[in-house]
Order: sequence, then structure tokens, then C-alpha cells
Amino acid sequence: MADHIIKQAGLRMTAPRAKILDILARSGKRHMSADEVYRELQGDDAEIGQATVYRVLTHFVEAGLVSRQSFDGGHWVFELNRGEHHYHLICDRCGRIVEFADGLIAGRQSDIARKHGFDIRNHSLVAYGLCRNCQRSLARDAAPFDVRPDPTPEPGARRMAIRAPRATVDTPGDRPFLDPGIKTSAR
Amino acid sequence: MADHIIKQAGLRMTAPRAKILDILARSGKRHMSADEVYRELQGDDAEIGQATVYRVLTHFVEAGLVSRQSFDGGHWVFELNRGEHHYHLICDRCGRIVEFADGLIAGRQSDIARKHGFDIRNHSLVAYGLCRNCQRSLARDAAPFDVRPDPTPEPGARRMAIRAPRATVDTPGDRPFLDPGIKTSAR
DNA sequence: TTCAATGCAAACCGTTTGCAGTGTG
DNA sequence: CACACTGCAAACGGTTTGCATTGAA
Repeated sequence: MADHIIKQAGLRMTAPRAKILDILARSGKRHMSADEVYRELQGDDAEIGQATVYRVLTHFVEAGLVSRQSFDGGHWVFELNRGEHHYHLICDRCGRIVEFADGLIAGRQSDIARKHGFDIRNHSLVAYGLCRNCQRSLARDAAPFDVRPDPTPEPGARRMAIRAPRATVDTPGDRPFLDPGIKTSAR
Repeated sequence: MADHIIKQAGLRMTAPRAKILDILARSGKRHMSADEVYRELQGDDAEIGQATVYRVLTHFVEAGLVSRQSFDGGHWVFELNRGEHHYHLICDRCGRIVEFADGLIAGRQSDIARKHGFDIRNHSLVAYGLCRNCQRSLARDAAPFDVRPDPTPEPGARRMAIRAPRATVDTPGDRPFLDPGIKTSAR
């Protein structure tokens, strides 16, 4: 249950919070937008407003349960905080996301920050390009332009100029989150 | 003049384009939002609409003259493309931005990408924290909360939850852009 | 002379906020 | 029983778009 995790984080337990944490924990997608969380909730019985989703997610971020970032300007993307800081590889075409951690980069970056007198609290590295599959697809049908990504183009996709992903899943090393007694650094 | 640069990039020359490129080139700020560009234009004689600013900037990005990114979810920030890819250190408190390039990080990252089968086209590394000045200020008046940043708080600043910069200047090694015959890779 | 670029204003869309009602601690 | 949390709907703010007009090539 998500219950004790929320309390351990110093938050009041409520139904919306439990459900949202649950969704983040169980969803196939590691990275979800507020709207995706909201829609997932709709299928459920209880009525939970968008505002609540945003507020709860913000609370989670502040409490350190969840991390938030925006891949290249779109909307916010939320991700359960599994403790290990990591970076992202994103496919411009299909939206596939691959996570990776790298001490060398982290160290180098913090050296540089120190040299500039910065006290770093957070950082993100995101690389955009084509995943293996999409490289293949593109080569295969050698279509010069306007090839539709294999994963469904998603109906309400706004023309995001230049770059237009809309993340789908993918990540190595899956590990349960809610079940084991995870130690939340309460605040 | 910006004229031949725009043409070299394969774009039709128009007054708005010349002016906007000029502003990006001459402004003290290396990183400008569309709105900042727009406001800078207002002081000028000619009437140029916001839509045009957005459209022109988008064209510039597509032509490779300008690069665009969003520091942690806010709006887009545009920056004249000076050829050398670089990363950013951003002060959470005053918005100061420091740029740095690092081959080691770039190399490492592209190795990792290759290992995952990705063909990277672009990447960004941004680190958030406190610059030296802000660390000092905070220590000095040891105010636990709600300290106002030294650089004016900027009136229309939306409460961006968690993080709320609003960039001001700062960058090492200034180098003119428009004057020398820069080689634009036209497309 | 044609078709891309512009200006204006309205539309969009993700996110935030005000307010009255609800339910946790 | 107080006060944080919720739902709803309206507000917000950055960006995009439709359409008639202008102007570069």
C-alpha cells in the first residue's frame, strides 16, 4: 500500500494521494504527464479533479517522492523517485525513453560547477535522437519526409515545431517500488 | 548587417527577421525569451507582432541560426547559435546563467547513447543550484525563508512552484557574432 | 506577379488559483 | 474541531493559428 509511504513523507493521507502514488508506481510508463495520471484516474470509480492531480503531484515533488522535469519544453513529466539520479535518452520519433546513470558525467559536471562557484542542487541531461528501431524504420522505407511514427501518433498531439515526442515506455531493470519498505527521507 | 546571414541560411530577407537577429546578436543577454525579444522590438519604431516573433524565431531555429531550449519547464529560451555546443549552470535564486563546454561529458554521453543504439542529434545538460553570490547573500543575512533575490524580482513573475528563475545575463568570453563572415551551414 | 511573411486577434492548452464544501488527524 | 485537502470552474500565460494584407524575389 502507498499509505505508509505518504505518511512517512510527512503528508496527510487522502484517497487521491494514495491513488495517484499507486498509479505512478504501477503504470507501465515510468514518466507520466499530469494529464496521463488524470486520465488513468478517470477509468477508476472516484472523481478526482485535474487541479487535485496537479496539487498532489506538486506535493509529492516537494516531499521528494516524485521528480519532475520537462523534456524539451513540453509539459511537465513526473516520475517516481527511485533514489538513483539518472539521465535520459529520448527518441524524437517514437518518444521512447531510455534511462541511464553515469558517475563519470555526474562527477565531471559537479567539478565544473564547483570551479564556477556553483552549489548544484539538481541537474538533468537529456539527449534527443533516434532509437535503433526508428533508425531502421526510416532506412527501410526510406521516406524522405513526414513519416508517421510506429507507435500511434496520439490524436491530440499539438504541433510542437521542431521536436514532437510524446513519450511511451521503455526502461531497463524494472524494480518494484511500493512493496518493499522504501526509506523515504521524510522532507 | 544581419542581412546576408539570413540569406545565406536560405531565408527570405525581411525587416522583422533582420531586426530580430540583430537583437539576439547585440543584446546583453545571451538567452532571450520570445517575449523579451518582442519587448525589445517595441522600443523600436516598427510594429512587429508577437506572432511574427515566434514565427521568425522558429524559422531561425529550423535554419540552424538559433538554438532553443527550455530551462526546466518554463517558456522557450532562444540563443544565437555560435557554433559551439555547450551546457548551462543556472542559479535558482537570481537566474544567472553560466555556459560551459566539455568534451569529456559530450564524449561519454555519446558513447552511452551508441551503446543503447541511439543516434543522437541534440542534447542538453542543465544544472540548477546557487551561484557564488547567492550562496553568500543567503549566508550573510541568514534568512531562513523568502529572501528576495538581489537582481530585481521581476514584476510579472509567475509562481513557478519549486523552481522559479527568470534569467539575467552572465557569460564568459564574449565574442562578436554578426560582424565576421560567419559560415552558416544553410539548412 | 506569385507566394511566403506579416499583423491582429482569437484560439489553444497545460497549469494555477479562488472559493465553498469535505474529511483527516 | 481546526485546518489542510478537494472539486469545480474560471483565470492565466506562453505559444499557435486563421485570415486578410503586404512585400520580397
